Amino acid sequence: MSKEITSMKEDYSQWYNDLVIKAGLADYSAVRGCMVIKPYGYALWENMQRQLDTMFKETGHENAYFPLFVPKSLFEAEEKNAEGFAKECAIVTHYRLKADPDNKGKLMVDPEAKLEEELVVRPTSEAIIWSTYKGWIQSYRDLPLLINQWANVVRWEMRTRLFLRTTEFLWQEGHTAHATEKEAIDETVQMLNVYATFAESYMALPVIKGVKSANERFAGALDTYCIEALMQDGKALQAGTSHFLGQNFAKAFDVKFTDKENKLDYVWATSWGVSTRLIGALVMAHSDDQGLVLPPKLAPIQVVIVPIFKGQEQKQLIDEKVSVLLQQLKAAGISVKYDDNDNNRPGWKFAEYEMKGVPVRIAIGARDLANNVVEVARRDTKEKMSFSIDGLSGQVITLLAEIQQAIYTKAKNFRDNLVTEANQWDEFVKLLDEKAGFISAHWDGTGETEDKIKELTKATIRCIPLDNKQEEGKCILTGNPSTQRVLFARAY
RNA sequence: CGGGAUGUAGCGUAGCCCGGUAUCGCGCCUGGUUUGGGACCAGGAGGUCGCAGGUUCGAAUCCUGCCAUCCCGACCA
Repeated sequence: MSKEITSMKEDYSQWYNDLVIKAGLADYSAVRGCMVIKPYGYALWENMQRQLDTMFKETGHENAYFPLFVPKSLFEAEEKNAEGFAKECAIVTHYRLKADPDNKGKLMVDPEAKLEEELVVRPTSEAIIWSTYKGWIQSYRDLPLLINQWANVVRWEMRTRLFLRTTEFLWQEGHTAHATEKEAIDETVQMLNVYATFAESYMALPVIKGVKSANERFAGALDTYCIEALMQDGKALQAGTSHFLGQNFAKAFDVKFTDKENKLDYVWATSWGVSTRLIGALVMAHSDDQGLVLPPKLAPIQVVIVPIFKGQEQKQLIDEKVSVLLQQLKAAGISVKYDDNDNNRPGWKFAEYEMKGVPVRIAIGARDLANNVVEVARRDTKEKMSFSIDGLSGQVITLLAEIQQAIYTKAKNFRDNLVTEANQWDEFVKLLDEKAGFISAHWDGTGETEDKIKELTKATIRCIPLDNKQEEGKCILTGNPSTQRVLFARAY
């Protein structure tokens, strides 16, 4: 019929693509690797933005905006960062087109309009921001400098996937400068906690907080903290990162400050970001074969009301009752839509809003009016209930909170069941193939071993959990001594 | 960048082997009947068959080249 999606079981990847398209989150575009975020998907992003932005401001950050372009000489200043991103940069080399004399009606790059210095389209903004900070920071009184930017960035990936990895994506990037190392580390951890709280309390997405191994560290960072989530196919997804940059960028861009004792020192830095990839995480963590399942706290539409009527007289009676309910629900802060569109019948609407993941559906017909009730269906469990019309908004608020909690609990149980310890190499490989999820295993701490494991199994170290207990053990691959377990997984 | 696949109406497709101006379903428009899980009837609109060449009286179909997208891999948030 109108809309069907490939089942998760049949082809997880196709299920995901179908879902994103058919739920109206995004579309493929005329540009390879770039997507159009459609209104429903963008509304979801706006809800995420709004909450994150609030949390950033509550922790003392301010928003600013820096240029899209980074002069190549600035870009290359911090060597490791430049090297890490070099192979995925888009570069502006010219600033003008002209009519092509050999090809009527076509344009060509004007060779006369070559730039003196190439401009890199930012894959991340450390370079342009730190070159600016140099002028903003002189004294300890200028610190800490706590700035966030909402922006688009471009990373020329070989292979892209809707929301999870697109050539251009939307994100926020926080860039802070501090007087001391400790303060910068505290900031890094604080923002990691902000991300974790956001993921768990708003996205209903359980995450593991940890630190990246050297191999997986952000280019130019001394430490990369991350939150790692698990998708329903058992693959891990990095949902956010917070980097302790040490004095690398301060040194590269010569950002010094005078402290209270009139001593000159380089400042300490952090950067942290989450992107539209979170939408992909949200989709893959909770949804099912009928469509999206959205957490009420982020759903663009929290409640949809569908009228069921025979004839215009009934419709009018329903309209009157619904207009009162709409007022009450809106007054209670609920995002509600009344779909009395006559093009589609109730069954079609039910399926459509299930596809879109609207948490609560209310159906109201003549039968309900007579009994002073409405039929309430929750998206996550598909359970149907009858609620009294009196005090409906209060009941709906309670239900939305229940759904939010239920989605989280379900995802958490799923995740917890997929964190498995492995002590033997055979067991490790078998778990990866047959069970997937996170495998907790000893590792000897070397990049070589990590590379070897990746080569053999495609699994990488997702993180070293922050609350990790220390225990004696032997590396899963080499048998060398180890002091703690780390989490391995195949990842997006 | 390697491997695989696909490109025909807004979407999904048939036709291609064996050349004769495009099939069906959904959607869309008009009118009517409907509405408690993806409605029905009647009428209607909508196409550079991915692009460019070539073969031919004639190309969606055969040949050559190109382009784009998706999937798998390597790379990566």
